[in-house]
Amino acid sequence: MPELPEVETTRRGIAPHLTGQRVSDCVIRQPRLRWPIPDLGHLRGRVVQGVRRRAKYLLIDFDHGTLIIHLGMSGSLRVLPCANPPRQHDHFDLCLGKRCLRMHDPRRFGAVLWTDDALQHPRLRGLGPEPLSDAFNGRHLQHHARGRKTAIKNLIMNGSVVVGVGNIYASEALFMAGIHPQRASGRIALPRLERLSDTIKHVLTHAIERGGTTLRDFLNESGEPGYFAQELLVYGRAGEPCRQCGNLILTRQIGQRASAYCPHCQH
DNA sequence: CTAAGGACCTGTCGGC
DNA sequence: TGCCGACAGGTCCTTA
Repeated sequence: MPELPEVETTRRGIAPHLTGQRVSDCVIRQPRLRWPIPDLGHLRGRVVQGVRRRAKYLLIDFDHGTLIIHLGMSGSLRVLPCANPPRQHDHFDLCLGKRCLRMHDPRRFGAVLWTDDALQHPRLRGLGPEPLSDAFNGRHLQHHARGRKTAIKNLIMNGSVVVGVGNIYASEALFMAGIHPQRASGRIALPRLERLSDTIKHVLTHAIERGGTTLRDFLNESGEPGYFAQELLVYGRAGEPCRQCGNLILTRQIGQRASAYCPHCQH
């Protein structure tokens, strides 16, 4: 479900409900996620200092460490009354008085981890720059692209190059930059890589403004959908006409993922 | 080091 | 109506 805009939408939604609040309880119903949810009894009585995001990880800070949450493919977080009955696949509640942060994840690719130093955690250490930071630009892409034959779409979806770019926004950004998703990374000149870093920033920023992309089940912390889906140019549009030239959008497998593109507009 | 492929899960949808 | 395969927003790990 979530790429960076959906995770950021979730962060903005939950932060005001958590920051400054004291944890009253922590209920683990289904510990089985990508890794088992650790014991979180030590959170009882602790106060949430803030909610950050790094890549697609949400970081809930306490004074003695950080709760790391990843939503995987199908995870979501809601803020709701503790008394609301849990549904199937509701994995855990972080209770803050009468309300709780509740994690739901049918496919169980998500994760809940505890660390005393978030940025040094093995899952976060070694990640590339944030796509919306100045550190991510055409030169950065060029540095990683040089000499590599891997498809450019794989390169921008590689978290050690740049974080937060998943299948939807990689497809959209490549279309907007006019670059074929299969193109060998090392054979793209700097101006086009600069264009690509710009379109990545643009599409992510715009999607965040629209509350993310709801394809089938992404809902924000209040249960509302995002509105970026109606602005998608290629993702999920195979067989439909390109909005720019009218040719049919095609799809092909790149790095195990379906990739939609316009054969006329992208080279 | 790069690149490719499988693995981990459940739910939904389309075709027969 | 029911069954069965294909497919889905993401990493992580092993193998070559």
